[in-house]
Amino acid sequence: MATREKILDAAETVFAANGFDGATLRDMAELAGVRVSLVHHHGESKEQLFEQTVARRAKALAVARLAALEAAKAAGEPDPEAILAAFFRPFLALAETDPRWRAYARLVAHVSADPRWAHISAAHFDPTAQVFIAELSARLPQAPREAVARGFVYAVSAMLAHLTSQWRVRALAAESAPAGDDVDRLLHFCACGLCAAAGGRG
Amino acid sequence: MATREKILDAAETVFAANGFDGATLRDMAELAGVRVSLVHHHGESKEQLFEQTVARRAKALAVARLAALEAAKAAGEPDPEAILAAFFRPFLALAETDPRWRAYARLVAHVSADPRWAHISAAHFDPTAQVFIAELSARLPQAPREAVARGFVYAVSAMLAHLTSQWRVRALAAESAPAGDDVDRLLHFCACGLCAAAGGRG
DNA sequence: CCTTATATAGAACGCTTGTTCAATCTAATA
DNA sequence: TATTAGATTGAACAAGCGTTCTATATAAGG
Repeated sequence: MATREKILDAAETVFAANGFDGATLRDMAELAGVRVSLVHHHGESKEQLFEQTVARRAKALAVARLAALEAAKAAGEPDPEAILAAFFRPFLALAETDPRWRAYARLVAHVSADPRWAHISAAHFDPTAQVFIAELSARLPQAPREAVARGFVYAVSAMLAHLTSQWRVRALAAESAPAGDDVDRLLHFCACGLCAAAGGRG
Repeated sequence: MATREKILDAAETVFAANGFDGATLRDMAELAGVRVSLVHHHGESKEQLFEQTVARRAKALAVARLAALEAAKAAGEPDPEAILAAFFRPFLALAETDPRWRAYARLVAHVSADPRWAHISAAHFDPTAQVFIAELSARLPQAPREAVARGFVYAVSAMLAHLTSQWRVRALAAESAPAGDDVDRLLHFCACGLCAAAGGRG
């Protein structure tokens, strides 16, 4: 049933580029090379198609993240930066090599930005996030869990900005990017920020 | 001409809640207590109405931010956290007291997230952002300007998450927020993150 | 082979959308 | 007061939308 995958690929691209309301089933149909009614047939409804598109890669992403966390723990007590790296790097690596994962990143940004999709976040992303927040909380025992959760949300928003707002950086920097240590910079930003927000420093 | 303000207020609310594509002129008309054609009459087109709504508060925001920066500089060499505070606090203070500014914050988040509105960012937000990036660069002389701009974009995305993603924090924290030092936490997060991303620490 | 379920096509439906247009009301100006 | 420009109404338009329905093609199971 390769058609279903083709339709989900097209839906992913169109949803990512235009958001839920801006996307049309007709654009997806054209991109997938099928008729509109077939998109609807495989998706049940536009809203369910949206959730299916998010769900498709969510499981693989969660598995990769938790595996990276286990690997970090196997190598000794991970510091907050190592924990965040386990959360960020699998996603960033996929997005770097596969344009479909780049589109998926924009899709995730839409889900994360809109309270209307809170149930999708809750179903597909929050369980993994809880694991990482708990792990971070264990390394930051002086911080209330709510502060860690808040810092984690900031960090995720920075990661999504990293994946989707290169245009803004380019508009503000006026020079072209020099090298590939961007991910390290992002990680330092979030890890140091998280530690500062969670406790110590005043 | 109070009608125009009423229409812009309604447009602000509806655009903020639903995004550009999800918003309808009819919702705005109903909220403003006028007919649809009048909304169109004052806005010229949906897209121009969107830009007008963003533009309306942009000037006041820029003035308040630059004034705060001047005040910080008058009190002595401001560190990066003081510079970021001058950028964040005027907006956060307005959003805390005025629900229309809260709606405007969600509107700004939409503009910042979508490359389609790059020209609006460029016209209404980037000039002020450039001033602050230059000021930060002066205090972080070892960092390439592109790294500072990148960190600044991360910081802004965290600030917008602070303003628009309380629902996500609540879903992840499982406890209610304790006190009002949230803004301090956000500032520590961004300032420390910026310094870490820009230079020092490895 | 026949039956049945699913995949696909094609056309149409009802609805909402942004936009237009002519008509009326309001208010300022000369 | 007469004129004129703008504000407001009300109705309509054409286009695009998600969805539905019927009919045909395809493939799987008994």
